Amino acid sequence: MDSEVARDRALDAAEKLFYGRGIQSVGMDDIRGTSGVSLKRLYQLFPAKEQLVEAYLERRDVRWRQRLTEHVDRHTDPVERILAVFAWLREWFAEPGFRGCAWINSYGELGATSPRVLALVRAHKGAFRAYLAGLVSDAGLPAPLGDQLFLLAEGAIVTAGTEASTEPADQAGRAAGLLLAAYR
Amino acid sequence: MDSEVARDRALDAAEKLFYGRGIQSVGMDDIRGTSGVSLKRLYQLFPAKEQLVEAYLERRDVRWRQRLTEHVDRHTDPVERILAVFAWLREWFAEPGFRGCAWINSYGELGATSPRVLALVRAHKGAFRAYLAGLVSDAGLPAPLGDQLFLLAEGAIVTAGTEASTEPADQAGRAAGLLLAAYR
DNA sequence: TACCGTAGAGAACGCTGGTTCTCTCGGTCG
DNA sequence: CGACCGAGAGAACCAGCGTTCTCTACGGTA
Repeated sequence: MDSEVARDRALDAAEKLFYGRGIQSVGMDDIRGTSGVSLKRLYQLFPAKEQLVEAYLERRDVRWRQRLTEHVDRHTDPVERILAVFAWLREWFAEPGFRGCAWINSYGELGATSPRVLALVRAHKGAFRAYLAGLVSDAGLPAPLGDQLFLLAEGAIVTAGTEASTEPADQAGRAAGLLLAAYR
Repeated sequence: MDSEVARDRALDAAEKLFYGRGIQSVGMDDIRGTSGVSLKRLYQLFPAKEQLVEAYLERRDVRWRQRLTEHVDRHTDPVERILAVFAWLREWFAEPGFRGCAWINSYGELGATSPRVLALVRAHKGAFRAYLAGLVSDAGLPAPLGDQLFLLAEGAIVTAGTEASTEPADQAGRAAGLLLAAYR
């Protein structure tokens, strides 16, 4: 098996298991079983579990923001682009296996003990917030709105996770619409 | 040592350690060391670690909502009472050792593996949401506003945790003010 | 064919941590 | 005073898991 393929399979398994069950309750042997990549190979690719965790979070960050961007890019009107964020959240929440935000969940587990994980959480949230700020700026709206939309989105993600519901996306979207109107 | 005192000390230690470092990275021996309650006594009071975790979350839920209520009750004007929630969040965020929401953090660690913990998370969030709904209703404002304020608060709590900042409380408070104005 | 590097399966190792057990001691009651 | 009860300290037990090692098989090469 090609090294690149092994790496992909390992990360696929890591994402499925870490996201679905939490990081600490998944053993390297579970990763091996799910990925089909031997322990020896796993440790060649990722010298320790923590590195696999970091690679999982990094790859998911890229993919997550890419999917969001692609959805938003279907719209051209600046205000519609902002609201499209919440529509995409709704789609995401409805996916089977949705279990909230991978980074917030990681923060709960490892934020206090792993500075690397904490940094990745902040990087992801910073990127998402910056993306929203860009959308707000493109619409010619004041910057504070970006932070407020960010909080709405975060609240929706967390709540959709714990409640296993898509409702929060709609509620946040309606609130976002009201805030947009207030600033216009 | 009185049994009640031992129980309190155990829960004090559990709250300090579980909240500060995460649940899985704290051992029963750490609880013993911090509380001064012997392992034998700990296991008499809580037959397993999971029960200590549940007791920790339950006691914290009562205290947390009590503190919130007390702060809100300093105000009589219904609209001010709503905004007082966000002022209290700000105070809470500023406390030393603040590390986000105990229940969301627990959800990240144990939500997928412990149905009891998941139920406690939902119970806490449900109670908070219901409290907000009551404030909104007392102000004669429509129900959807309650859910929107809830999402803002959740987003602020999570973000204040990961960013170690009190800013999100202010941002959420301003957003809440705009939503209130929109509904009035 | 003999050699060699590599890979996988899975055992082994060492540590951690949840839970239980042992031993000792001090206090209480008959 | 002596038997007993409960409590604490800490060892012990046992399972899980991160990490490494061993053994075997195989494919390529001269």
